[in-house]
Amino acid sequence: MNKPEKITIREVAARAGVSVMTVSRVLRNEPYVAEDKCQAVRAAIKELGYVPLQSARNLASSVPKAIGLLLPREAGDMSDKTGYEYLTALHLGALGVCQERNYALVLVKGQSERRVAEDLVGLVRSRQLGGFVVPAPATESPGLLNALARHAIPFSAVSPLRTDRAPLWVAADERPAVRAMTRHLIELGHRHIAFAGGGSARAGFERLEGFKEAHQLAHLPVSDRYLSLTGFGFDGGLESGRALLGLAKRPTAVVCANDDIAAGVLAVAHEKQLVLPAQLSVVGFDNSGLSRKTWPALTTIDLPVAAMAAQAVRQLIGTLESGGEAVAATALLPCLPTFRDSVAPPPRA
Amino acid sequence: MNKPEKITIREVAARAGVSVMTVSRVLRNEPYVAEDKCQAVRAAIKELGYVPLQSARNLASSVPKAIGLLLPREAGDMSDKTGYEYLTALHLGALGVCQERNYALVLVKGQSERRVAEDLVGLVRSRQLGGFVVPAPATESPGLLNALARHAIPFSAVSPLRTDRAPLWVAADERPAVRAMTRHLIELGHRHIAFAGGGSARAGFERLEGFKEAHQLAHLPVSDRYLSLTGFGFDGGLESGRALLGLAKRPTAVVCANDDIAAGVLAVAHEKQLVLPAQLSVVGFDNSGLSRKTWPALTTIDLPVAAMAAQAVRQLIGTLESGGEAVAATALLPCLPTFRDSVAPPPRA
DNA sequence: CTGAAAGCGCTAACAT
DNA sequence: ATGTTAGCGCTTTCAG
Repeated sequence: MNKPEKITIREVAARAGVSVMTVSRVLRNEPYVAEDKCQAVRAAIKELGYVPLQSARNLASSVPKAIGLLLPREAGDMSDKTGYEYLTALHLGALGVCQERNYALVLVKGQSERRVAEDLVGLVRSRQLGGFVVPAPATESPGLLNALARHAIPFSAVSPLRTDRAPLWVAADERPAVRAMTRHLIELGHRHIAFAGGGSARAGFERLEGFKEAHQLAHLPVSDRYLSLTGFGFDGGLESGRALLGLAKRPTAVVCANDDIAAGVLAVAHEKQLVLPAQLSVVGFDNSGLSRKTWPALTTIDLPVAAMAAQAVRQLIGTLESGGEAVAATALLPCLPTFRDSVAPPPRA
Repeated sequence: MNKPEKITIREVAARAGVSVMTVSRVLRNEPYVAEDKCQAVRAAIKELGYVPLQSARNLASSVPKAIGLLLPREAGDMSDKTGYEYLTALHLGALGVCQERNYALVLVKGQSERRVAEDLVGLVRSRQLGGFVVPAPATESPGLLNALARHAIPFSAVSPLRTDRAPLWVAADERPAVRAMTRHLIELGHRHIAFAGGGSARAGFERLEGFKEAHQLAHLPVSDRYLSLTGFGFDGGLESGRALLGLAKRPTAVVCANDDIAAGVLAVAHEKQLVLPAQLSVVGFDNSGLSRKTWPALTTIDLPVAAMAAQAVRQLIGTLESGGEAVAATALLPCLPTFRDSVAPPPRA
């Protein structure tokens, strides 16, 4: 039942009646191998249950067969699990492509601020990583980016604030999505729409711009009082909620920079005993798990995190396998709206 | 600024004026090396920025320096991101220990049901993995467990339903935590307490038992009508909520098998315009991110997922480094209560 | 305590 | 189209 004997390429060669080189060629799908020998080798591989040893291949050819996923340094320090869903989506998206292409996905967490760069370089060497997926907010660390560039380590930035600092990047096209969602509110009759959320990351900036653009296109003013640019978490939402819903002329709808903020606004609305969504419409962003578990369930916009990570890996592998020239295109992925129960026409005046 | 030359153990040896063997010994902290030579070698390593190549070490010694984390096959297929937080906690917990001990953490996702086992065996060989962290619910797959055992692949089961099928395991001590929480409700004056949630996984079973035990200890009956054993997600909570809150004699408190279910119950309570928590207390389990973003914020019990994963990795590494005998103890980790705003004394009769 | 020789399993570079 | 010869960078013998 068990095959404890280590079976190497030599055993396969013997079994198939060819030289190890021929086996090696079949393994790597090299063109010039006779059809029959090829068959024989494949058969032998199957019968013996042979699996080539990656370490040996790496050692001999030094072609990377693993890519790293860089986790934010703070990951795991957050007591409220902020960003945990985002990370899993990243992991899963990257993993799918890696497994498909036979690469290993190695998780790497940035350590002490200063050492990150050298740690990474060491890892790349020691584990022979082909490159890194670098998700925001690490994309905003010039030190990191420079170190990677200086050591010629390929990386793809996921959702960077500026797209000119990385040769390879993937981002989501958030602005038009928020613009469309805001227009939707306007078409429903809303005239006093507020925006809640942060503005530092790419996410915050693009989303706010979309909100403003929709107003401009509809020739509607956007009042500063309806802009509450607080933090990016639930607490920020609480804060924005209290500020916005405490206004004399309360907005009839709030566009939030993400679902957590939206949940905070919702909580304040509940505190104030507002009837939802009749007295207040709220929209989020991310299409997080949370968005369907709030009450009312949030109308939101899907952020294709897994798809971004997958694309980043594809870029990396493409670059590696084409021998350095960045073939794979950078990409801007669309964000689709998800309509649930937190939006309604404004109350009649 | 750059050091493009590949520096190997030979360069280090030359620089330090010793043989490569001595360098190798220093690298592995072997005892018999003269203090001065040791110093010289370390200095040379530092100056040259030398990092040993893991592939070469693996090839020469076949001592695993990577461990695999097995992801559920369904991961990523879930549109509502169920379990995403759980996965990140797992990843982060495992990663922490791995990095500390200089192991790589390799993510592995089970593919097509049948092939999982052989895929894993192949991976272990090709990537020289030292073992697997196998989180529930994969822990309940006899095929998988047998395959691992048959091929003598070490693994540690995280939160298995039965602890007798894996030599190494880690679980959380959920029962006493729920028991204490339920007793807390009883002490607050609640006499009509319901339980909502699933019963198949370890989680469901243990949590329900804790609930029952608290009633027994307080000499209180537990009515079948107050037991709503639906699914494990938000929808299950919705279902349980409707069943429970639709009862003629409505419960004054609901203990939920997890936070998602609790959120569902909360949603139904909102639909029914109940004043929370005055008219209904709700407690969850998991201390998920969601639990502080619902309204009211959930009183819940923390599930130490990251700690479990970390412990599982420690067990694995311990076993590996001790040469096969499972030194590391299996572990039952405590679950701590987190009090928030969803619990109050029952309304006066 | 230290070093020389041999080889881990594979592939690149040459043959043929 | 196939085989031969050398290593890849390290560690394991085994001698000093």
